[in-house]
Amino acid sequence: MNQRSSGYVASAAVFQLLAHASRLHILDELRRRPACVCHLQAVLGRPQAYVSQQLRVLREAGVVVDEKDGLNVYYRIVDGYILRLLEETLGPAEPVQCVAGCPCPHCTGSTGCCS
Amino acid sequence: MNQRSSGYVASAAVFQLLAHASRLHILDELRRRPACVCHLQAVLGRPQAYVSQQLRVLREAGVVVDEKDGLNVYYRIVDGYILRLLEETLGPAEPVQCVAGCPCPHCTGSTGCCS
DNA sequence: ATACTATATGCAGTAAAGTGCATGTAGAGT
DNA sequence: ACTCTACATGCACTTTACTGCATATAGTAT
Repeated sequence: MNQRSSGYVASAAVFQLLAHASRLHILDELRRRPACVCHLQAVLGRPQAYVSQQLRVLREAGVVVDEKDGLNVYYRIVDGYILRLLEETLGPAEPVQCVAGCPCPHCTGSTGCCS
Repeated sequence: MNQRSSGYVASAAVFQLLAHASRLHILDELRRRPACVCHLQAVLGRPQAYVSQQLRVLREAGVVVDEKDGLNVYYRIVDGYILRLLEETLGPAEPVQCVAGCPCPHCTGSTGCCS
């Protein structure tokens, strides 16, 4: 075991987080702007519990943090290194857009993300 | 399924390849210079069959290619995108070095990698 | 041909991750 | 206090990946 071995294990753990289509989708959405769970649920078209579980994985890895705002919990990316990997892999983030059928404050227009 | 969904699956597959300490170690070694299996075996300190299996995964994914030279089979990275991810993650490649106990032509000095 | 070296492959057991569902919690409104 | 909404958690099940070992192949040399 040379001095770089632990680095391989750590790096592999980071890649493991990204080696998952749903988590990639979540992170791609979060880099556009912080989003609540119900928004991600609408974007992914997956059950809420499923989305929460993937968010937990990302949260426990320190990649995202959650912030409560009333009933909603907003998640955002706090790891700049992850952002660079996303940019390298998926290209630049797409502009913010509303999601049809999403009940969250951002998408129902009260805070106005739709032009 | 939006038009980006297939991209998430494909990207996740790439990250899956890198989400493995031994494969990262192999790729980190290969970016210094192409290497034969026995060299990687010496570097990793793992059984030959194990190294070959990880190489197969990388080969079938199109990340590395193999070239026969006599009895030896040399592998090298052919995916520039992977190289960029490695650079982003592990930093710049370290200089070429000989491995004690490695029987390959490069390390036994006949082709001279050791100064 | 035989034997040796370098590498590849197949298979089985084990460990880990992914998935779905039921249920728990906590804040907001009435 | 009750209820509703948004979200979290725990658990069982399934699937996938990792690992080790035995064995196969292919080139080289004698």
